[in-house]
Amino acid sequence: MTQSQTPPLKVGALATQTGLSVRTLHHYDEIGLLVPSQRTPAGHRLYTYDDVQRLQQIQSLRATGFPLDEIRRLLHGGAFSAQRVIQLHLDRLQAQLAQTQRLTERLQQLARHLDTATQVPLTDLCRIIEATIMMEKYFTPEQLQDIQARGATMGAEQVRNVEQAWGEIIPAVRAHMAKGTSPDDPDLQALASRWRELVNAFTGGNREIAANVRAMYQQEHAQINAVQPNTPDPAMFAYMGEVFKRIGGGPG
Amino acid sequence: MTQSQTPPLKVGALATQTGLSVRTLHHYDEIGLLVPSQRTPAGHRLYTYDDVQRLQQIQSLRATGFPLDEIRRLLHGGAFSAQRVIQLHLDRLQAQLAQTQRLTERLQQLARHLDTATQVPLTDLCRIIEATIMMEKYFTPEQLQDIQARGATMGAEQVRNVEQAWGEIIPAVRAHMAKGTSPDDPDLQALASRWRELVNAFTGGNREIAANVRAMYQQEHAQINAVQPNTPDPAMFAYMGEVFKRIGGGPG
DNA sequence: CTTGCTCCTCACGTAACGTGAGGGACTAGC
DNA sequence: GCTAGTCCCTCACGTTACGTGAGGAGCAAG
Repeated sequence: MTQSQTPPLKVGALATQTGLSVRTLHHYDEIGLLVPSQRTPAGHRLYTYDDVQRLQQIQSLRATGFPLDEIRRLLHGGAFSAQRVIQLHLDRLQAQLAQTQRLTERLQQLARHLDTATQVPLTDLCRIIEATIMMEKYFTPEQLQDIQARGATMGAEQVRNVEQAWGEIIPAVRAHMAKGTSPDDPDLQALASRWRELVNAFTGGNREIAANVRAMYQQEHAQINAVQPNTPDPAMFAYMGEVFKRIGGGPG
Repeated sequence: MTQSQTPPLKVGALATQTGLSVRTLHHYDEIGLLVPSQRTPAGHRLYTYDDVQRLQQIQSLRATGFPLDEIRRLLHGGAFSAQRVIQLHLDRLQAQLAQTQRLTERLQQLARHLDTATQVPLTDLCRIIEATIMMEKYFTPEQLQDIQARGATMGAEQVRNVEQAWGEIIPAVRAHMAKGTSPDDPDLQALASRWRELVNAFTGGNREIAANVRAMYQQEHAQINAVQPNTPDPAMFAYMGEVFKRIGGGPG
């Protein structure tokens, strides 16, 4: 009776009505998702009213990203435990969402570094990406945003000043280490003060961030040193630790 | 000289070192992304130091989701305009992010409706999905959140009360329409008052939401009526519009 | 010389179709 | 009755980034 009211549709008609492509309907037929219940003697597909209804259900489920074979099982298996299937799919989507967000943040970080520079060689781009990934391992997303915000307010020239200051302090400390200077030495303690100021400029006084920075530099020293030579190594951290004990307040 | 320092690696060694699979390295070779610059007489792949470096760049770019053939072009073409490529990729990622977020929200909406119900037939699930998609067309994400929040605070029984109230009002209005009752009729105006209260319960007094609800019901009446019969049609909206003019304040 | 590990080259499978290739079916106009 | 145009059919390959064997050779140790 339902079928006599609306005559069966051919693929083209159903395609234009639903906005799908003919190929898509063929595909659904091939995989057994929507097999038209009739054919003309010449083999043309005929979709009855029930078929169209089934297709609408398929489109609904597909609109939430369900894979086709899962849709087929859903439509086949009746009303089993939909909750579990939905929860599984939701988990998949959440994972994909997190992944895409990670990629987006990495790429935005990259784009920020490109804003000013005119023509950056590819190797530098890769270094920035590696640095970004390494940071993800040692800082929480909130901490990364925190660091990012401070870097943005500082401006490019101030960043250069900081880098230059490190470029003076590290060799000076290394020289003291080589000489075996005592942690009580005033010159060394003055260097420690400047060190602490620079750390604070980066961490904004956040102790956790400072601790994570130290952890990163100590564990990934080889990696960091490969791209940015003249950085503190674990031995220097230990040495400076003694100096900070003398002047109080810790390294950050 | 670089190659004499570190002897070339075979696939297995490079795979374990980089965490990739042997098959992946084979694949990179097949598509010309990373062709080892040497082979043993027996045909075994030998990756030189330069090859390893290239692979590290590949891994960096892949960590931001670049497709392999784009990476190949990047590594091949030197330092062209990386900005444009990065921007394009960023656009792709943003689009994908938006898509996944849409799907997630649809599915969460679905999951909310399943929390209480024990065993929902599939057709009902599809109806909820279709309703969700229709709502996306008429309300902004903020408005949807607004509506969702009100629905959550109301609770299930209150929702049932509202539905029952509509179930009384609509037929009553329809009866008046059939009789040709004047918009000045007090009974009709009392119905209009209850109508407005129910609308406010849904919209929270938000005029924009109320207007969008009317637009949705008028334009999608056929769809809505197919799943939820006994809903206001455009004629009833016009009729009630006259009544609301008499009592003042509009329908929402 | 065999065992066991690594390496090689095919080559098919994945998800959801797009895009022809080559050939019937059906309608309208001549 | 013939033909042009539009619809339909069935292969069948291409897409992405590999996974997973199948079948066979290289190579060090016992």
